[in-house]
Amino acid sequence: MLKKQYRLKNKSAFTATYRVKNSYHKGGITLFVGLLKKDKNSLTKVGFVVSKKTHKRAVRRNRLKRLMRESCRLALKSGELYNSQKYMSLIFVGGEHALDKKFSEVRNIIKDLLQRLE
RNA sequence: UAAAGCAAUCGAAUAAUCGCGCCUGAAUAAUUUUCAGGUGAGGAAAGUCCGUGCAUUCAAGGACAAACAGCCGGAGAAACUCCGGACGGCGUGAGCCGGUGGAAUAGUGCCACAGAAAAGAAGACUGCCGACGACUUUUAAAGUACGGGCGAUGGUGCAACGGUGAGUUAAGAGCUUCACCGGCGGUAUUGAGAAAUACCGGCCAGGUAAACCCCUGUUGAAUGCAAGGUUGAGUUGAGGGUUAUAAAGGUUGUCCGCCUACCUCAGAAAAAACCGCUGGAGAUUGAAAGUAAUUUCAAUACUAGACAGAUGAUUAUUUAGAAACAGAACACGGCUUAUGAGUUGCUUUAUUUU
RNA sequence: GUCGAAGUGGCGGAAUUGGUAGACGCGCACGAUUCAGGUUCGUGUGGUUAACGCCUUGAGGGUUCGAGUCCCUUCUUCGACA
Repeated sequence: MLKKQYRLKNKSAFTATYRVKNSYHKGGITLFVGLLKKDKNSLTKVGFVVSKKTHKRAVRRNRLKRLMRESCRLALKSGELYNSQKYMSLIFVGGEHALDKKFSEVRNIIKDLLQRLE
């Protein structure tokens, strides 16, 4: 789990990120990217979403969110962020196909998505 | 030994590394950051099917209406709740299941098709009879397109106005004729009561109330913690703004006037903060009362409280090589549904041995 | 989290107080018309079976002689509240 300062919080911040319409997709996970940073010192905030339409049971949705958070944390720790720090906000949206994946698969997908950013 | 029934219990464990929410303490200007310590999801947290507390608004007297409940007794804050019993049904049995008031204390509706007739004791089908009256033939009697008597017979249907057998009769029929059975009412006894048992009676009364309805009982109504309360940055409007006692600046050099800062009041109010927010109709253990549900008393411990929303990842070992159903969002009592591998106790049936 | 509505052939959508489920339209198949296609007209069309029959209104029970309809439990879908 990421600490509070790295998390994307408000509803308006989420809608603002979606409105940019800059997205990447792989293996059931979609990555939405926000605008470029104006102040270089501010932190890049990350949000995780698995909607109720994806699956009905809360346990399986929480599981996917936790796997995505953990893999994101490890990426932050090891410095494999590539160009993601240029942007103000990132949102990972979990889909139906990602529900049954193991941790190593999810980690590879997220690593790949972060590499694609320019 | 096998197969069942009922009840209870458990709801993975240990170690290492990395990591998160909340609380406490220390450092710090600080609500930030760092360090240390503590603590962190269920038996159903679920479905939202019932019932409460709590909060706000309206009402507060009486009656009706409406909704809900519906064998009896008890428990409980209450409940489509629980316990014990009655009756009915299922099972060889241990046991299990039941929305179980009223259809002779009122009334209405419906019962398709078929059928004579579907609820008013009725006779238009198919039939039976010819005792009585009438008529015909004949005079011992026989017969019937008559007046009538009958409701047994046939077929229909979920259901045909008690059932089976005998007697009686012209033919027949519960026909206050008989035997047995079912149902109804009354009386007596037993029981706290539901009800049970016995006797007597009249002589039979269709089904449906999860159709309207009747009876008895209960309930103020509505909205749900996104309830609701407190503080309120910025903004808007009104008044004051050298004419009260402090008071700045702009518009042209001065004055008036106007505007702003500033002061007072009012409304509305965030992507803000705090309260509500977890110690309770509670849990465990023991004792007493009770068949039990439960109640009373005593002791013990109390350890989620988030707000894009905390329990995860990797490795190793073990049970069973890879553990089911499943995630708190104000709280509690039930019900219902989902659920892996086991463990324990009591009971029943069958088989074998002694 | 709270509240509300719906579920019927391949699709839309009927079925009045409980009484023969699938009207009607679209689609699909076959045939006719045409040199050919379209249009138009006719017939058929839930599943299973050789046929009779049996099963079927999201699923499972109940009440009833008889449930799409009445009652209970449950599943799925949709909507409202910010």
